[in-house]
Amino acid sequence: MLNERRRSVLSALVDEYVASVQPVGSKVLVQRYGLGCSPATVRSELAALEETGYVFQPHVSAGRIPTDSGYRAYVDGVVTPAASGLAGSDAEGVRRHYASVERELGEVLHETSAMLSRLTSYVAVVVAPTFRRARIRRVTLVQLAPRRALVVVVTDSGQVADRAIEFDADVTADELTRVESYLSQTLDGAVEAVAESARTRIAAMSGRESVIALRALNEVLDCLAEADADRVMTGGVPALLAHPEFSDPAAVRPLLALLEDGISMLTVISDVMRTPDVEVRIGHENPSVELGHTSVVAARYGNDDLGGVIGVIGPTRMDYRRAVAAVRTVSDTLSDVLGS
Amino acid sequence: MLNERRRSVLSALVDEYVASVQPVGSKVLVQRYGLGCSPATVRSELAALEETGYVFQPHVSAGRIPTDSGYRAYVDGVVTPAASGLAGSDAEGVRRHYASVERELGEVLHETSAMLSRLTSYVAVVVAPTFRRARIRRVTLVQLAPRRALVVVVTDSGQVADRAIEFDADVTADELTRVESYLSQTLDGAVEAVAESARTRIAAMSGRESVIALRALNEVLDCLAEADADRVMTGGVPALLAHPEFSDPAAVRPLLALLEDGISMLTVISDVMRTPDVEVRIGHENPSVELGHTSVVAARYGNDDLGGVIGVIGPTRMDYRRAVAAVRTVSDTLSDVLGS
DNA sequence: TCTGGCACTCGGCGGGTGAGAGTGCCAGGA
DNA sequence: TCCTGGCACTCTCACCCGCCGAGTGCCAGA
Repeated sequence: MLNERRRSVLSALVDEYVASVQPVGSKVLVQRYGLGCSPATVRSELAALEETGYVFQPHVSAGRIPTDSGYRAYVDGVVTPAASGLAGSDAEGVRRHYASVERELGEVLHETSAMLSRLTSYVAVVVAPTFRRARIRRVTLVQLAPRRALVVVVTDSGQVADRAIEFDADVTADELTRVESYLSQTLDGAVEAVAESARTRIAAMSGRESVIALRALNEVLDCLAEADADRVMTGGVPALLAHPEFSDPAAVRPLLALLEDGISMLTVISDVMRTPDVEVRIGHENPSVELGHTSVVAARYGNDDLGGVIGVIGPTRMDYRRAVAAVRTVSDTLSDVLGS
Repeated sequence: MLNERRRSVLSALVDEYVASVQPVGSKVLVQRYGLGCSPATVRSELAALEETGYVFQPHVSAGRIPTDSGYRAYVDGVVTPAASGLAGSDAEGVRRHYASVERELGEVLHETSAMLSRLTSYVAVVVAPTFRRARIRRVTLVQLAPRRALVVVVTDSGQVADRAIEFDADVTADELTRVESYLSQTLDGAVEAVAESARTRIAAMSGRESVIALRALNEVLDCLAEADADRVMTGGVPALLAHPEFSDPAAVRPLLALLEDGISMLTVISDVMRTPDVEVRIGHENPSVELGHTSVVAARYGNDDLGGVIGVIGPTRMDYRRAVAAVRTVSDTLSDVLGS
């Protein structure tokens, strides 16, 4: 389908268009990319690429612009085969940056988002590890009022989730203390497996304290599940606005709305968890219409026990080479940092 | 300085300009605002207002646009004297909304931000209560690795802060447990007062556990102080982009950058804590240049023990009446919710 | 199969023009 | 003394038009 020359014409065209944001003509391709043939020849190749749907002309006397399929062919044919991380100084910068950051999970991820957006000039998205796989290490109940308490859950990965509980009747400090130590002992293990069985066990018991324990346990499970909305953090929106495709506010609004809504963002990006390598989704390949004119480059980080997804979102006219390299380097380095 | 008629001309002009986003001429003012005089008279009033610096003409044959001082006079003379909250249905909506929300602080504040931006179509900013005034209710130490632990602090207002600690040498579970119960008992009280004295007391002690305790205490104080960066949450950026003054990305970028940076945002908005009523800051009245073309309407909520600031940020061409009413109603209602 | 040449097609830009909106000023009237 | 209608003036904006240039497709020849 794509012979050697046609592929290099496409590659050159994408590179040029990404850099210039202008429809690309046959002349500049020959002049700047050493294709070893005349403009007329390139024109016939361009006509063929247009036939295949890889490029299009905004109007008849204009140069060509890559389509989503064109970018796809470019990524599959040019970027992915030469897969690599960031070059020396940038990679070094990433590693040094992590070395200088305090080791609290939330802070590390926040820094990660800032770094990714700085490296790429696109919006960075970081999905914190899900709580589902983590093991509960401690359950704390703190009484705030006669009928109110706060349940705080700490996992072995250092994640913390909390939730307020309202009881139907007053509870005593003693009761809470006993329930707390009971739950802490009982729930020491993987959340999904252990907690569910504990729930049925407690439900079978009777007495005031088992009611409190059941209530607290439900909230624990609930807040672990619902903490998902807060798992997404984004950064670098101002940088994104510098790109000409986002100079029209109408083009940016749906994207910003998506970014503000943690849950939607999560559904959009988190299926990357299933693929092992960096994933590139171009324009309409994205599941949501809001991302129809943007590309997402994402990868998972960490391991099965403690891992999430990082990625960048930018215009389809994206520097895929750099974006892929940055996401790969950052996710690898982050995995190392978390693993130790 | 401002006689009756001149004031009502200014008021009408601001109202009209806010609605139409067009320079306002003498004719429409007379036609739509029942000023009871002819356009020629209004023109002389407008000339006087221009003399005083309350309005200006973008060019000689155009209508007038309010200046920052003009908005200031409008707010002081028209909005503030008739101070009131939102009208019936909106106010009812706010109250009902809070009634249906789970009572965890973070969630309540998040909802507050969403509601404020929905009510006003401007960006909402919510500053969570500072930890400084709250009393520590519980300190938890969870061991994550031989030399690593997580310290979790819960205050009586239901706020939770956490921080990872790295020790110089391995610590045992027993040591951590003893330090934990020691700290929990010692630190039961107001943070600033008690914790500082505890620090000197512990520093004077000797032995392994006092070293651990001192380390943990330092982290507790530190993370209570540093949690400030996470105290700011924003919402409604997409809505803001709908306003014509933000159709130019260059105008939005600095604002978005400010919003992304929690600390800067905090310094910009948190001095509202000192004023009891709704505060309006118009254009250049704002301390930061990024907000030079925007207005901030903010108020504190809660009480001395548990309170913060909420506000909206929009163009100086703002519906001040509605913004002030919305901020007032929401902060009052939020105060009620938190007080109970 | 590639290349140079040629006619053709549009989009964008600069300049000119006319309509419209709004003003300031002035003289006359309550 | 203050208000009003009338009038001449100014300036922007939207529109139109024509030119320039970039880039194409096609074709004949190497």
